[in-house]
Amino acid sequence: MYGSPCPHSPSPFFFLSISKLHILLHPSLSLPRASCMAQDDQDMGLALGLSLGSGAHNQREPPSQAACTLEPSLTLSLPAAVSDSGLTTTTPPPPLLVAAGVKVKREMRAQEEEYEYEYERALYSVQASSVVDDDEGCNSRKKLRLTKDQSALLEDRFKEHSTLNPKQKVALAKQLNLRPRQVEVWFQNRRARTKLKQTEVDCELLKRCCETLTEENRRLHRELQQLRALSHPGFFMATTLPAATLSICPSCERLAAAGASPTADRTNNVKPPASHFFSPFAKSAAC
DNA sequence: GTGGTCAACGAGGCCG
DNA sequence: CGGCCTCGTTGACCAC
Repeated sequence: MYGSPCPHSPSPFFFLSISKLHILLHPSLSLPRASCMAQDDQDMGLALGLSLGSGAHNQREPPSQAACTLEPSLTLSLPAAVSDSGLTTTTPPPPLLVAAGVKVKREMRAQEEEYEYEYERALYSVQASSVVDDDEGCNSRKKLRLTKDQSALLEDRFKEHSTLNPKQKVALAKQLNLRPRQVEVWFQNRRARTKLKQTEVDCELLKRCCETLTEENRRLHRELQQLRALSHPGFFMATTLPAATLSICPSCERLAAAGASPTADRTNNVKPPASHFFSPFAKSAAC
């Protein structure tokens, strides 16, 4: 399995070792990461912990004291219409309105954009004010490592639903102090990992099935040769013919060579009935 | 230095 | 046509 491409998987990343798969299945096995984030779910504000950094901080290392003490003063208000459960606290539009669905959708999009804007603004203010950053600026792609708590909550939500609607996405992003886009990307990547894992399982199953069938095929061939030897002592032709050219006549249950001349019966000077020469693919119509 | 992991991105397809 | 998805890839980060 690990040395050849799988016939039903075009992915180049298909063949992973079991140990890697284990890590895939159990993200909690990853190294503990320092969490310096505010976890107050009741607070509508966005507390800016280390996880909000652009990647300049290595989150697998303990947070610096300066960064932690900076945190409490950096809060901002989120759109009040967004609750933790993902439901809006504003009065929903009348259901009979034709454009109600569109309106709600646009409101959600607006909330998401507003949240993104506030997030970016807060992030920028942190970077511009006091948090130590490198000289590469904000444009370079930085690697963000989610904290253990963030990953755990995301995993929990993924177990409930592998996809998120916009409300859930915004609410979860707020709860995790992440951008909705980050939550969206995490779910996309998580679905991809799930699919990859399932493909591996399926391929392993097929491999075992193939091995079982191969062994069964060998066993049946041996059994067939033994039966030939018992029922036709001295009849060597049948045992020397390739197995693919042999078939069992469904009516008399005797061996016949598909497409071959009636050599066997000629040895006894008995012309076999025409029905004994049949294709192995048309056994039902043979006799 | 190298390989693995994973957040993030872009392309392209599907759907309401 | 916008939004969301999958797929393939990139790049940062880490362990060895």
